[in-house]
Amino acid sequence: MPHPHDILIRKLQAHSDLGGADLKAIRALPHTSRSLSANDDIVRQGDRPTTSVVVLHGVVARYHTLRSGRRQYLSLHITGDMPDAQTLFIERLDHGVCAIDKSEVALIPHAAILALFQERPAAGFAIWRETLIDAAIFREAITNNSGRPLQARLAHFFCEQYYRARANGIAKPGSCRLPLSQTQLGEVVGASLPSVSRALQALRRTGMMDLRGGQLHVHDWRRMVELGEFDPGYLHLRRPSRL
Amino acid sequence: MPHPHDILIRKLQAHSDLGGADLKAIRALPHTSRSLSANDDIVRQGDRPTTSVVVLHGVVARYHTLRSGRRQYLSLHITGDMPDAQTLFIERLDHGVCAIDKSEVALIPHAAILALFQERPAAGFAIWRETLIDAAIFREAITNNSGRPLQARLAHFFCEQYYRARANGIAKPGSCRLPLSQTQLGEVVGASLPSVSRALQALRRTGMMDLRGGQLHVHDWRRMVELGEFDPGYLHLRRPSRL
DNA sequence: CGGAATGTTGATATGCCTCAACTAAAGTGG
DNA sequence: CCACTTTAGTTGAGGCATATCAACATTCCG
Repeated sequence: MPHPHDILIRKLQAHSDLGGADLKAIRALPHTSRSLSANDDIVRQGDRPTTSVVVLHGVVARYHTLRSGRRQYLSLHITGDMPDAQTLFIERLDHGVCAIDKSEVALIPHAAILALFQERPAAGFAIWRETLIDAAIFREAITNNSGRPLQARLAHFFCEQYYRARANGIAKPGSCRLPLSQTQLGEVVGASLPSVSRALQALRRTGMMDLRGGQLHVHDWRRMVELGEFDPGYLHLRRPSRL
Repeated sequence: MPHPHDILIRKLQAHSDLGGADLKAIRALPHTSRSLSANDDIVRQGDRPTTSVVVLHGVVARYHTLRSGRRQYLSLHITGDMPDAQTLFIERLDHGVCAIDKSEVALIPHAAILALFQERPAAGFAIWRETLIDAAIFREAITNNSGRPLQARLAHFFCEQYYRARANGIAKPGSCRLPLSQTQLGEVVGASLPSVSRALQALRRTGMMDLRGGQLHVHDWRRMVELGEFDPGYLHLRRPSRL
């Protein structure tokens, strides 16, 4: 497994330009790591975290809990992502962060990131940009969940996950890991379990994709993109993948 | 009308602590202002803006355009807001920004904000925090539009608008400006115009609120909060309003 | 091998959409 | 200032997508 800082650096370099001194400063960041089982909470709504998380392995998610008890997943995070860079300047967390899968994360103290910031502004800007891309992904989720029928919504979501997995360098050709149950899928796109089940079957029948054993298989990228109206511009990567 | 920088300062102080030197540096930011008619675009999807916007007067919104031509509004912005602080580190805009109403905005060059940042990091952090709160509002919109029935969705949206108007000091007692047509409301919460019309009538009938002439009247805040499951924590204000 | 979690399927209900007609309000030009 | 036009909002009928409830099948896992 690569060193935690290299995972983060790779991710930041996907959208930002970093000089040698920046890389060095990032490599010097202190951290601890933590292993998680599926469904473990990393931080809970209302917590006041003093560290930020970098995902080293596995899948991690942010979520809200509705009064009814239903969960709404807000975003998924894979190797390289910083699911709560946001907490750097937000005292009290307005959402929870949990492991979807068996995962491993690095925890970097806020103080160290702030110090990095003073010392190497460019490195700080890269992390800021990371949070802004995060926000762009949220915007896209608003549109996706509010404006498209269920099949298209799922298609868009799958496109995004596959594209991001490729960008982070952890996709196999034509497939990537996506260990979500159909219940959880429903809590991502805002639909009930039976509806997800049926929509997934319809998607499978078209032959453009499949999801089984926690693995997403994309058989016909073009048609998925077409159906989901997926345009990766909002991910703001410097060298967009060809697919 | 107050000076543009004071409007921004007031807004930043709602969530951040700024020293005298920070305030002075913010006051020294160069800017131009621009008047807009309802529906004018400030920046369009795909643009590469070199300035950031501060709303001085009126209402401004961000939006996506779907393939069908339908618009999805992502957020509303009122006096004091920076609807595209995001663009500071994002080259190509993934959404448009338009005036909902007759509005006036100040444009601050990115370069000046970056310079502020080097000179007075605390002021830069305040703007960063502003973008993070923005992201928290997006998260809430995902949950609202994906997880609640239409009436509750509208109630939540109204609560947020009223609460933010109060926080920015531009609400009258029990009411604030909200110059959205029902079509636009539908494009905010992801619903059709007739459905919005009926849901609004139902809300009016309960007596808890009213919306006419571009003015939102909140008659029963408690019940609105209850119906919309509104909890202002996600707005991350230092001294939450009492309502 | 047995039990729990996950996924499938069917029946029924319903919230919201679409289409369409109509009404009301708000600008606009003579 | 009124007639005209345009835009915004209301209402109704009918249909469809998705929710809910419930039974059953399957897979996973200890």
